[in-house]
Amino acid sequence: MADLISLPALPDDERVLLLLGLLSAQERHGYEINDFISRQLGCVIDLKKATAYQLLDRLEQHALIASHPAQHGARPTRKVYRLTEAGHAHFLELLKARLAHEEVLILPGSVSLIFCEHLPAAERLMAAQERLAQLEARVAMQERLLELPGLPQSMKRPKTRLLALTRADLEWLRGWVGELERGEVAP
Amino acid sequence: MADLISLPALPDDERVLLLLGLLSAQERHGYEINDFISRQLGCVIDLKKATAYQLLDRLEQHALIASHPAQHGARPTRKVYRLTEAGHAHFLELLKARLAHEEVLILPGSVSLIFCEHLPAAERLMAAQERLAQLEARVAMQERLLELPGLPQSMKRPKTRLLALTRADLEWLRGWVGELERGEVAP
DNA sequence: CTCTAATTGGTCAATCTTGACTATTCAATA
DNA sequence: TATTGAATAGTCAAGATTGACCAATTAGAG
Repeated sequence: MADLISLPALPDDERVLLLLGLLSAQERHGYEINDFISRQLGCVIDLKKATAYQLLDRLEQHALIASHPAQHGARPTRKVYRLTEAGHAHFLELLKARLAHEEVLILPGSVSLIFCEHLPAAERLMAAQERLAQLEARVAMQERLLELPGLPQSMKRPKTRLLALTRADLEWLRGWVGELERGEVAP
Repeated sequence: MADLISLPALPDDERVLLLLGLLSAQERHGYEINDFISRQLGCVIDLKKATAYQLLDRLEQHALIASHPAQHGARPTRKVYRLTEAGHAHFLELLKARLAHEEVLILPGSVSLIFCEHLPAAERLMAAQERLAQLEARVAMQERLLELPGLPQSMKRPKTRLLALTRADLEWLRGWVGELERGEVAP
């Protein structure tokens, strides 16, 4: 029997997996979730506060999570969420599916590489060198973050992966800037 | 003097750069642009047809591009766009800015890595192996695409970059699957 | 004790995105 | 010579996203 009031389907994506996963370990309220994401997972996923709140509502409508209001001192009431049984099952299914599926990478910053010949050689070289400096700084930062003590293995995995790819990007960029410096690229 | 009718600002992003860049070489109509993007640039940028049409409208409202209607046989009238002078200037500015700026990479597929311990070891290993197979196939595909004759240098650049990062991803994944196979990961 | 800044906890209107749809034309096949 | 399928050329409404905003509380400086 079809639902009389049919909810828009849930997106089958990483953000759902993330919220369910965070709730599978323990109950949390919205603010807590957002705080964790912005502090620990900023480099792993891009999920804005407002999107997260809206998605939590949606997950609750789909009965994958349930909430109860909680008063904490004189603060505004919080909604504390927990995973339902259906939510736990969905979490495991989605996890298996997304672990098995390699997403296509779309690299930001590629379009400028296509058109860079439109810039005068001097400007192009300066821009590329600035980009290189930024990327070197980013790699250094990521290395430092990984060495931070107390990072659990599960969090380390995506960050190690990111570092591997960022290093590869750096290597690629060094090669290209080298070509530019040696003037091997058309005007 | 502020605009009486203020247009929403243009996004300062790669899609604008792409459209301006494509029009900087020659006049094109919307369908042609979308066709080119979906055929040649599917792996470089994610820009849907409807978004592109809407963005072309917007660019025209901002007077960065101009259009004239063109009849072609008995086909529906097309709008043929060309870059204005302002558009050309904006293109060069944006190009310089985006070439100099290294965007943060956000890797899809990382969230499942965080929670993978929630899966039974056998399922986890199978999923990871399937992912590995997909990634190997993708690398092979990208290598083939790069060897296709007639690919101009400018198009080769983003694709070489993508291949470098995809290979790094493959290496990382091989390492992790190796650990899983040797049972080096917690239950 | 007062003032400021940061944190807590969240909502909302305006904008952006996209799957689905329209409608015609051309090419090839049966 | 119907008929089917692909290419041409876009449009639109429904849903997704987010920057900006609100309002209270607590911490810390002076």
